[in-house]
Order: sequence, then structure tokens, then C-alpha cells
Amino acid sequence: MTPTGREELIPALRAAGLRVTAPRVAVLAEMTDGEHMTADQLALAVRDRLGTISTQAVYDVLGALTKAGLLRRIEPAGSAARYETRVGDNHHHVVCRACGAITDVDCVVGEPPCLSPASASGFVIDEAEVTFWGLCPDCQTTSKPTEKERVR
Amino acid sequence: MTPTGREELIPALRAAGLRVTAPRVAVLAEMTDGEHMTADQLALAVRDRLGTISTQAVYDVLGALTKAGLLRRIEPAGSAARYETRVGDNHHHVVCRACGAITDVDCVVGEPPCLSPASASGFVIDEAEVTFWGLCPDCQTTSKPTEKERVR
DNA sequence: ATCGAGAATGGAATCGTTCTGAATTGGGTA
DNA sequence: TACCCAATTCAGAACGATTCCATTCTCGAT
Repeated sequence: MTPTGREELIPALRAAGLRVTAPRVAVLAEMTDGEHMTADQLALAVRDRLGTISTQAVYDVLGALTKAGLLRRIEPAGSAARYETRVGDNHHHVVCRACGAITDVDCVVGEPPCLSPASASGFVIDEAEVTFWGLCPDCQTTSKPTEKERVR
Repeated sequence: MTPTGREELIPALRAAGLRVTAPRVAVLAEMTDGEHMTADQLALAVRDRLGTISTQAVYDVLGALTKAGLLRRIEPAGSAARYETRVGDNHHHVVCRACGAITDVDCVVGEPPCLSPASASGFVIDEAEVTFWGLCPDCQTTSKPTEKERVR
């Protein structure tokens, strides 16, 4: 949850050189409460609260906002792409193998890229993405194996 | 490239409690030279060299081998799932943003999970997956922006 | 108020993967 | 060695997420 108030959304869009439109404001507003949402969840949320939006518009908006640097896209294996408003800092994620819940984790090291591989095989590296896998507090206590148990 | 000779494939399958079938041996053989292949590439390679195999059989085999621990599945954002024979050790990957090439990177730290997040929010973590993003040697020299430039 | 570029819409298409059910086959057993 | 069953393969359909397309709409500069 970034401390971005509704009123700051419009200036934020303008500052990023983007035109201010209803879908964009709506998506951005939904994003500020409810992190790590998928395009689909976002579409439902926007429709529920603020009227109508086409699925494709959601993708367009997410694409534009991501390209503009207002949103960050993450794609944990086995899940649809998710988006978050925390950009610019170097944080990572913990993903629950059972329920798919995602939580932010502050960077263990410091400045990005937070790690340099011992040997990069000649690659020029600009980002180190770290994903921790495990069980969230809720799913730890669930004794019976979760129905839709993730394979990995 | 794991030092697994063709002759060791069959015992390896048996040891894993799997029945030895032509598709399994063929897939496993292809995997030993040609790392980080997708299901599709694998299907083509097997058909080219060893005859016929259905796409679904490739998925079945990959699933079985992965579950048995003979293969590891990796899913870099924006790419189809890829498989590798290096299992058990704790290594990571560098992915080229331009061409999608993947190279192994030895773990920076040591034993898995190689990193412990400062605060895991109550998660019990069993794996830390690290993916470095950048440009491979070939794509660094390519002055003109790659056609199918990856978005992220 | 006008106008053009950028954005939204709706529909179809694509890609990778999974599901289903029938046919085949490995390999333990009689 | 022949037999049999469960494991495996096959074929085709279904699926979810995402992208592509052409048309219509609208923001915001003039």
C-alpha cells in the first residue's frame, strides 16, 4: 500500500506523460488498496465499484502504467501476471505454494541489482529478481493437503 | 550439461520408480544436450531425431520426470516453461531480455535456501529463486533495437 | 468549439498448457 | 513364454491469459 491518495492519482498520471482517463484513474485507484492483483481481479474490482470497463482496456491501462513506471508487473510461476504500485525500490516477494498469496519482502542486500552473480557469462545484468517460495501462515496450519496443490 | 550418458538414462528412470518407455528415454536424451528447452522445442527435437511423439506425451513425460526429480521446471516471466537436468544443486539463471537466452548461474551464497528474507511475514520458506535479467553477449552488440523487444 | 492523436471497445485469434477418454504397452506374474 | 493390469501414450477438445485488429470514442491542445 503506497500512501497515494485518490487526489494524487491524476497528477501522477500527468507527471508520467499520460492522458487522464476514467479507466486509468479507476485502475490506479483500485491498485492502491489491494496489492498484487491480476488483470482479471482488477477488471472485476473496477466494474464493481466504478461502473464498466472492458477487459482489454484493463490490459491496455496496465500496459501503459507499467511502461510509464507507475506499476510493476510480476509473474510468479503458475500464476497470472500481477501488478503492484511499489516501484523504484528494490523489494522482492514470498509466494505461498498452497494458496498463491504474495507478500512483499524487503531486499536482503541493499541497492539494486541487489546481487551480482559470481559469473554472469558475459551478460550485462540490470535486475535481480528474487522469489521466495513457501507456505503462508494460514496454509501452514491447514493440516489436510490443499485441494489444488501447486506442483512446484 | 550433466554428465549423464545415454546408457545411464534407463537406470535413472528405473531408480526413480518410473517405467522405461521410448518417449521418456528420448526426451531425457534430448534434454542432456540442449538445456533450458521448452516443451515445444523438445517435441520437435525428439521427432527430428528419434521418430514420432505426441505433444501431450511430451507434457506427460516432462510432468512425470519433474515430479520424480529428474528434471526441474523453470518459468521465466514472458516465456514458456523450460526444463533443465541440473537438479538438486542450488543454482539460478540469467535471462536475456532481448533474445530470451537462459544461462545457469552458480548460487552466490551457498546452501539452499540461499537467502533468508529479513522478514518473511510468517511464511515458512523452502526455496529462494533468483533470476537475473539483462542482455546476453550477442544482444549487447546488436545496435539496432531487437524487433520483438521484451516489455519488462 | 474544433480537431487529431491517443485511448477504449468488442470480437476474434493465438499461445501454452491441461483435461478427458480411449487405445497401447511395459514388466511383473502364472 | 504367454497373460494381464496398471501405467503410459495418444488424439482431440477445452481452457485461461494475453494479444491483435479495426472501429468508435474522447482528452486536451489550439
